[in-house]
Amino acid sequence: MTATQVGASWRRTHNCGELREDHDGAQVTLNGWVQQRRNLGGIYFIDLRDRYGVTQIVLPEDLEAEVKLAREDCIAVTGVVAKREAPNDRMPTGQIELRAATVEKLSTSKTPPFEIEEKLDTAVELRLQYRYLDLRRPDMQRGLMHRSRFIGAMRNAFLKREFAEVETPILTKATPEGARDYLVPSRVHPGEFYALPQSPQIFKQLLMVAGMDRYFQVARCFRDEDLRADRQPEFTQLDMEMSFVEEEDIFAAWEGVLSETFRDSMGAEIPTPFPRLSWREAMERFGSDKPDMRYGMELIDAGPWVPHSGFGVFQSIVEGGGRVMGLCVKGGSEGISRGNIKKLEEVVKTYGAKGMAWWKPGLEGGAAGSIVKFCQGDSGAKLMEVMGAEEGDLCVFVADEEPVCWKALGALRTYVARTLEMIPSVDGADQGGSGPWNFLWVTDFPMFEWDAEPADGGKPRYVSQHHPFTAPDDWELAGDPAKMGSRAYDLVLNGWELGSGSIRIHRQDTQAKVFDLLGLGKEEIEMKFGFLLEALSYGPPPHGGFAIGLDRIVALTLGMESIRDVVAFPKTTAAADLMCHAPSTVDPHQMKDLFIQHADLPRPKEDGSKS
RNA sequence: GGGGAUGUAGCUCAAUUGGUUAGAGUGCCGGCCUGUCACGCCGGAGGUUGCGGGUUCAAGUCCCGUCAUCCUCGCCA
Repeated sequence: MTATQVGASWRRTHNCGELREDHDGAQVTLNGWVQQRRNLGGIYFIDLRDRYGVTQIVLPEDLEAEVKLAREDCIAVTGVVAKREAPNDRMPTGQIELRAATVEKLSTSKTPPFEIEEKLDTAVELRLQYRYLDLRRPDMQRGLMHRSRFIGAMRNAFLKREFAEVETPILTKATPEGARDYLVPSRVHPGEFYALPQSPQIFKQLLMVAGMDRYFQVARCFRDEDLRADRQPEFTQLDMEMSFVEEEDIFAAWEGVLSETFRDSMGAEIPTPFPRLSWREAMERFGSDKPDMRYGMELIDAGPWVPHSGFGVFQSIVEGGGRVMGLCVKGGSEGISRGNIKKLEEVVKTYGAKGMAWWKPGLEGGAAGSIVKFCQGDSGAKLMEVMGAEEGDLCVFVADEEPVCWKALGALRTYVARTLEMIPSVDGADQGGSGPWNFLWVTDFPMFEWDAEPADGGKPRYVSQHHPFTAPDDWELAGDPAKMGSRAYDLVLNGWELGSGSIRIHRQDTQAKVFDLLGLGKEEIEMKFGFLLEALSYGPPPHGGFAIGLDRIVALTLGMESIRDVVAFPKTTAAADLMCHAPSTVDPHQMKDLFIQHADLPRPKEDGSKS
């Protein structure tokens, strides 16, 4: 009998994770992969693995000699369940074993390039090349299972709240601004291109105009930008939009959905409502629009000290409109050596600061630091007061334009917290799911940013901080664009930006004014957004929405640092798929069909690289 | 586009100041072993030191270039 026969007896009666003592004596068949073999001579053990667990199989040596089992062979085993002579309490199925009467090979396996085991120590490159083997590992399967449960729970939570799941096009229209688009040439329309959506933004707004009222979608989004541990060129959002709402309605909806999702998918309780912080306050206190509030060490305005310091460099920066800000690292005098201070300096320089001053306060002559001579006597006492510092602390300072101070010190705060292990460890879905889960709404983002060097080489201009469909605080857009507030908000979890959204512009006149402020010409507006403006002239409802990065929240809830481990088939930092070798060249006739040809290509790869 | 790290056996790593035949663990193959579960014991095979060039009597080691992977700045509305 072969495995391919219809009605063959190889089909499993149980999975590899479910047999227990009360199955003792039962005749069963298991299917799975050979995880491990132990040949004791005369008696032969194998651990049989599937997605549900591992069960020990015992077989007489002569039976093994017939089938010749190798690691990762896919087999069917039939026999009788028996209590073990020597139980293994570390395995859920450890009280029993399956005494094999017959073993059938369903397929054989070559020796795998790495061992299929939970503990992992293999180069990412190899794991990605053999992703189907990597995904056989139990921890990877648990990650994908958690992802499936999490998204399922979230979907249910939205459905329960009257949200309708609607799919939007993948082949769509290029939008200006924002990230680079992935383009798809059209065969039917020579010389024209579709773009893959960076998000379903405009479609979901049009669904509101259509009166769908409450929409959501598990939406794949595409952005042709450089990658990071938390960024893939294609990623998944839980995208939603609601009509007749303001900010608090959106927040409440998400707080409900998220607390339900955490409870249903991982048994975790998260307190609601989430705290809120204005963008300005987040920047001022944490130097980041996605602050990790699981620890303190907030930024401190050292401005009040500067007039007392007699330190010309700081004074002239303040007079020039800049700021002097700092951090006080409690106990940092001991914890951070001179060499480490050099590291801190490198960190702030990475973020555009010209330098970093530091000071270890010491009342009895023990003070040290690059600015110690300006911290004598009253000046030092004043500085300790401003910084809230005591002997044994380390104070660091950045003096620069406000955004530089924020950014550099915000990054430094994270770096120091990591170095000094101030960040609490997270119990993910695997470890009871107790977190801590530190959610935060960041609100009141600026409406516009000044772009001095547009990537397209165009003239300096304002760009939308969020996107051009975000409602301003003032529908009339009166006053200085640089100071205008918007109705955009972000959701932050443990220092990661999880998602963003806004109340949208539902007034055609306001939308037209925003396009105008962004420097778009009449023709350009008509060509790119004519259909949106047209739609806004047919009674659009006030509406707003939000989208959350599912890859990120799934990774975070597993306590992982990289979203690659919760994406089944991820791409490398060079946006390549090492398994199927995408991207790749195509046949010339395919290009001819699409009316495209190569411009000058960079020199082709000459090394022995596999792709 | 910029900065940093890494690249040695199938896998994870070692190899002193540039110096003899590039080692170990694991996996793989063969043999022995009837209660193992990281089974144990004995034996064996396995190397373009990412790729290309250079310096040198001599390069895994030094220099230049290049490729790949990871981290990161810019970028990511």
